[in-house]
Amino acid sequence: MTKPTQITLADIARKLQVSKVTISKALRDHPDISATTKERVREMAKELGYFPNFFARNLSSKKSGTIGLLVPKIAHHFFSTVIESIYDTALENNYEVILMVSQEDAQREALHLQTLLSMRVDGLLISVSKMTQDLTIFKEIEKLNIPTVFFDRVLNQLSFSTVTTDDVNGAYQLVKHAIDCGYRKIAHLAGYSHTNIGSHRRQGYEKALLENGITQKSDWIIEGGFSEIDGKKGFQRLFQSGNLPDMIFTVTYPVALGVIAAANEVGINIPGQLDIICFGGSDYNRCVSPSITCAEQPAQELGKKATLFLLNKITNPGQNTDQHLVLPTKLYLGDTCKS
Amino acid sequence: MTKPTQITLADIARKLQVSKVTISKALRDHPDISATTKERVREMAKELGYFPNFFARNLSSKKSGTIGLLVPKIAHHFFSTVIESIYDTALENNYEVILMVSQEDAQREALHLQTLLSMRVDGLLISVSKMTQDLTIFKEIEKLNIPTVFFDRVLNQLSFSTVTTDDVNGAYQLVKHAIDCGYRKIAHLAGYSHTNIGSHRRQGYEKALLENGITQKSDWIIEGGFSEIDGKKGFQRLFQSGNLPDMIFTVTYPVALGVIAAANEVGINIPGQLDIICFGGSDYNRCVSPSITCAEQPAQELGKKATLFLLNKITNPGQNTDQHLVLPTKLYLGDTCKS
DNA sequence: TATTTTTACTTTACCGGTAAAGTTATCGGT
DNA sequence: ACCGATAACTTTACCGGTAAAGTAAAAATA
Repeated sequence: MTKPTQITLADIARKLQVSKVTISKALRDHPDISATTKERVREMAKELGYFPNFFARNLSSKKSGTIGLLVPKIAHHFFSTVIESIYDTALENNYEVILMVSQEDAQREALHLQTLLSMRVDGLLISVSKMTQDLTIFKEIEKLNIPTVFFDRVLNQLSFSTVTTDDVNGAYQLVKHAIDCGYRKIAHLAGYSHTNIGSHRRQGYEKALLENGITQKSDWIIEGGFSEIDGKKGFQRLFQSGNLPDMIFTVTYPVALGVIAAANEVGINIPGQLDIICFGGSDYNRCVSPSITCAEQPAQELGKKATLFLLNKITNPGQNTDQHLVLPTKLYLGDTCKS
Repeated sequence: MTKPTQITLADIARKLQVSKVTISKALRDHPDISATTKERVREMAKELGYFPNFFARNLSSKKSGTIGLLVPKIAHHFFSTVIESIYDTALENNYEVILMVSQEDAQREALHLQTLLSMRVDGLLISVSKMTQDLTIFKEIEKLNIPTVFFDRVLNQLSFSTVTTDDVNGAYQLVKHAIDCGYRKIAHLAGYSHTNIGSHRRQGYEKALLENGITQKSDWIIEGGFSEIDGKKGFQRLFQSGNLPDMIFTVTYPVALGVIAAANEVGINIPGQLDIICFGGSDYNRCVSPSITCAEQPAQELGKKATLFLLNKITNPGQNTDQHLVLPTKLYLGDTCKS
């Protein structure tokens, strides 16, 4: 019914018979204004229920105090943790976050980036979708010279700062651990090789085998996706080949769960008859059984570092050289892969 | 180095020797402008890399095309799913979402609501923090008459529209299922009783016992929190009492995981020696073993319904009567609680 | 042909703030 | 007693758009 017309500076000014600039200054604690006036203004503002118009303030001050965050997914353990960490870090530094989700859709990604640019965000934190091929919008961002940091899923073709997980080493250490435990017949359910995480994790796997004099068997490297279903399919292929390994290293946690489910179906017990390790965990991994030995991703750290990195870029626009931060994973020892 | 001064309508206007209003209208496909001019404007806009200033547009048009979303957590299976669903639904209806996280902190909640109000969002979607006691800000919102829908965690003391899960019935059906499977000695690890979900889930539990002539044992109702640690503590209390039930109904999924972990520690097998059911699942529940039989929350549906509900309120400000939508849970049958 | 309507703009005003440049009255110093 | 400095405002201009009102020429109507 009653449309909620908001209180403005002018309303307070009228009530107190002073200019609206006086109100503006008083509320921002500007030295021009006397203590008594400030007090009166604050009281009246509270009484009328005034709060500043974010848009107007930003428009006129030409700063947004806002960073744009673009991710491929939200309902995903890793990303939701990173997002939360970014929000916390931004808040600590008095920045607002505007979050957009591409849902792994390149078009939606470009659209959202446009919107973020139109909001004149002070900087961008981006994790690109799996489908991104067209780099037009990213080149535009590069040209506009807006402080930008890519995290986790990055674009190597362009010169931007990045914060990523050390996938190669994480995978290497994990597989090395399996080898140290005595395993030799180690298969790898790899992700898509055209993605960073897919190829890097595989590199780590290959490096560990190579360094320990274990010959790769091409049948034991199976490419696929990153979800549970891919784990099921991968296991089935291995199972049907009649030549099962005694250890499987999966590219993600969901893939590992898929393997376990598929193995259970055909009566193979994990970790009894077939053992497993994976890259990345979940908030529940520590509580379930078997809890999987894995390379835990530094999700919180990654969100925090990426944000601080960006804020630093925003406040010191001088050095616009690209920097690349690579964070180590942490080996989590669970019920699987015990020596 | 070079600060990226953005292209404005005036820049395009100057280039084409027309007024900036013409540009504004042309870009919005206003009938005032001729087809040829529109074409020229569009070309020049593209050439210069123009995109509108969101703030300026909203300030002058007095609409934001934005809804504010406030949640207590992001890194949480249920919330991240709801959030994603809200983003999707909003996008389908051409709305932007501004997300804020209270991190279960009442002060931060109030602060963020202020910010959202200052952004002149067209409506609010709110799930309150566990700690919220002070209702001042919510009363203010009520007074401002801003379209608002509470979801999942609501405030009953105030008159707002709500979208919630049918906790009572979900719990009832789940416990009823356990009774049908032959269980009589059913304990309940309840949440905080001052929260909606805590008290409702308990009500469902009590109703199921009552209707089936099972006497409640106060020792078997243990209040606590909603996380894994609370499950551990709860199990330990039951275990130490020396009077274990044969079925435990936990208020959340993490609590159930806590119980399983604690039970494993003292050598009690689940579901072999002690069985378990819980309210709410996780994205991984279907893949782990034992997968827990539970009342699954309609997270996606809830996000979607809440958003549509709000958008409807925004576009039809007429009927401001409060409505309450209660969504049913879905019984998931896993490895536990088998007849 | 004179008058009205339509087309395709332009001008003006305003959204709600902030920055910068006045404007007084008061005050301390010499 | 005069002068520049300072305190405490006010005025003006502008941020980048949009809405509403105005205008001149071309087209339609009488």
